[in-house]
Amino acid sequence: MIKIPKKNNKVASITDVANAAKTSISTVSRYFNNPSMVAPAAAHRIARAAEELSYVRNRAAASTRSKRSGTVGIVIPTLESSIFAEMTESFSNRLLDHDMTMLLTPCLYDRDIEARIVRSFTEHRVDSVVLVGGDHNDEVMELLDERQVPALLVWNHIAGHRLNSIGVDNRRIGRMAAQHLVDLGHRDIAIISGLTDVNDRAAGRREGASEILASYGLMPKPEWILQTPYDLDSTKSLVSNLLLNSKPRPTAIISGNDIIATAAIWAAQSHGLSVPQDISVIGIGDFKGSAEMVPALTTIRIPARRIGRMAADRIAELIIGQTSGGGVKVENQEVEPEFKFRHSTAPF
Amino acid sequence: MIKIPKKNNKVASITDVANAAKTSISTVSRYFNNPSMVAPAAAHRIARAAEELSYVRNRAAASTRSKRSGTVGIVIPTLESSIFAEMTESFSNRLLDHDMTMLLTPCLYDRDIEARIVRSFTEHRVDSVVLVGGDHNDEVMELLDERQVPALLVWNHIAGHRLNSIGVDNRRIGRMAAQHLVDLGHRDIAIISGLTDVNDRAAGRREGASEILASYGLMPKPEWILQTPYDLDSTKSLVSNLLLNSKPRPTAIISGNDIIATAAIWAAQSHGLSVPQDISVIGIGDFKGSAEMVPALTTIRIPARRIGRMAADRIAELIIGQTSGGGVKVENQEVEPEFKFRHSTAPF
DNA sequence: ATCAATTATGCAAACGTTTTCATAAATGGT
DNA sequence: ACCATTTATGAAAACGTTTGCATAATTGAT
Repeated sequence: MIKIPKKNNKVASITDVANAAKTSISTVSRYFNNPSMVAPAAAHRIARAAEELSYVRNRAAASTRSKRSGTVGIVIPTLESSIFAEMTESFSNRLLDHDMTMLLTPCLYDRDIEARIVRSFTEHRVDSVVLVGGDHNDEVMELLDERQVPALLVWNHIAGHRLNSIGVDNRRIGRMAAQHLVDLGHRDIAIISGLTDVNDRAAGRREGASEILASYGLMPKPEWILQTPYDLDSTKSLVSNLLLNSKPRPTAIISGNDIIATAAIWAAQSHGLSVPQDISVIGIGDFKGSAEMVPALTTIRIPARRIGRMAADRIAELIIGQTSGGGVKVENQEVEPEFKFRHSTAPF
Repeated sequence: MIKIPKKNNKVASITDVANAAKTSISTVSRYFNNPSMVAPAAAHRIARAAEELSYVRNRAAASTRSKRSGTVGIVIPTLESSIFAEMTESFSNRLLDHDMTMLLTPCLYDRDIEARIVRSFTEHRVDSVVLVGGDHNDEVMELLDERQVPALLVWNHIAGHRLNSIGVDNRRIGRMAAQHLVDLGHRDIAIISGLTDVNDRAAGRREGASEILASYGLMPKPEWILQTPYDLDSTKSLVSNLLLNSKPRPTAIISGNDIIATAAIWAAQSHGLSVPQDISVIGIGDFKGSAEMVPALTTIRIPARRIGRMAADRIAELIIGQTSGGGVKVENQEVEPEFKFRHSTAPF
């Protein structure tokens, strides 16, 4: 029918290509890794042979000798809430430009699962590991350390961490959100954060918000400082309860992220309250849809795509830096959040 | 016998472990891959040595001989719209149970990028490839074929495809959505689908909907059959236009997925229309948040998590089936969509 | 205690690359 | 036409595993 099957239903190896191109495997290897090193004539023969045999190089095998697998492992808390999806996507795209492939696994906000995943990544000899936030199992840190896997922390800016980090200052974001509401004249403000014990971002934001509120003597009573998983479902009912059971209702809510803010708005709406007339809600993140929803969400934008791109570029640096022997210095880069005043907050 | 203490600043290899455990590398290898084959005493020594040297096995190297990398590549259209996030997440989790790792790359609905990614996957010698939908470059198909990579198509059920598929029948879903609106008494119905030329799911759904509408003599005029990327932003303005410029407005909209439906609802709301009093909107997918939004979205649920789990299990089968020589037969599994009647649709 | 069967081990040959080193071929300056 | 470079090539030694095969050690049945 179609093609001449090579030898015995086995796929072509570099040796087959070398033979077909009447050259040595070294040259073929160089052709793929460093084309400029091979003479045009040979290059042409190799290209033809590779095409002919539909040769696909084996990066896994290559990595045994070269120590570079061309893969980067990233573990994120979850894919679901779309929080990290944007970042991950732009990270992956940018990685493609560096000819690397992403191993991605969600850890569901569980540090032990995260550790297991990182271990698995090291078994696959990823060239680098990307983690979200700054809180990780000791095991993870040891592993990365022992094996000298260049690692990068994203999402949080963590001054002074021994690992590179690229991200925002969550306390600062919390302060910005609180300040906005205070400036609008609100005095009865509730804080609904993410789960602060498994999520240092959530913790930072809450602290920042509390700090500002406290400084104005507006610290919410304990019942108004709530935590919830980043989940529309449970947040919506949490906020419903808050709204129903508060004697005087809060006039504003600081939400740990846009998911929580969205759920809060829907909770309010489903009780006949309108936002922002009856209650103001501010989010954090500026996720997909936050600008389009009705009312459009006031929020502090975290430039997720930019973080993703920066991370990919930094990874590339770390990796070449490492192999070229020169230690790459640790850099903690803060990226600027951006305040987006839209329609879910209004003066009290 | 010279004792080689683990060469300096290099990570321990299987040989180091074997030496430390006073046994051979074969036994160490077996200990990790097939523990039952090694005697308790040896196993214990190996465990200790491995621990001592903080040995991490090298799966990349292993794959050169064993032909199994323990990785599965999946390419999805996008991570952003959360459409596939749920599926991917449950897929990844389930894969973990099978001791495999996921290589994930979004292709942004671009078939050429998809092809490039699949090629990269084959270079990394993934054990299997998962693709979304049934429309793919010839190059992709050839590659998978030549290299005999077991592949799986998800999201669509594609009867008679030569590759395994697990998913829903999109025409049927389209029919269900249309039927619902017709049953409610609507006669002026618009269809807003995804981009049918790059997305066979979108095409199938639209066809199904048209089919039903046509059978009732309710085929929308061309201006009411629209396409849009799965994007809140552009969909919202598309629907705004539709709503503003239609002499008599449609009383109902069939949306290609929940993103479009959500955008449609927001568009309506931002023009002071209320859903479902003024206009009914039905979605497809039942994504995160669809049940919580106000009004809760009537939609046809696609069981994404289940598809993800099934896919992972099927992959595991395909892989063991392949190595054990016995060909695994192609199976196309349809998963049942589920109609969710909520509050975004009402009788006309 | 013996032999047969089982179970556990080790040796050495793959696996498909990269890379070091030596050498052959081309180039350039005189 | 010559030597000195530079450039391109090939041989062979890694890389860290798995696995087929042979053998040693243990067990079980007499």
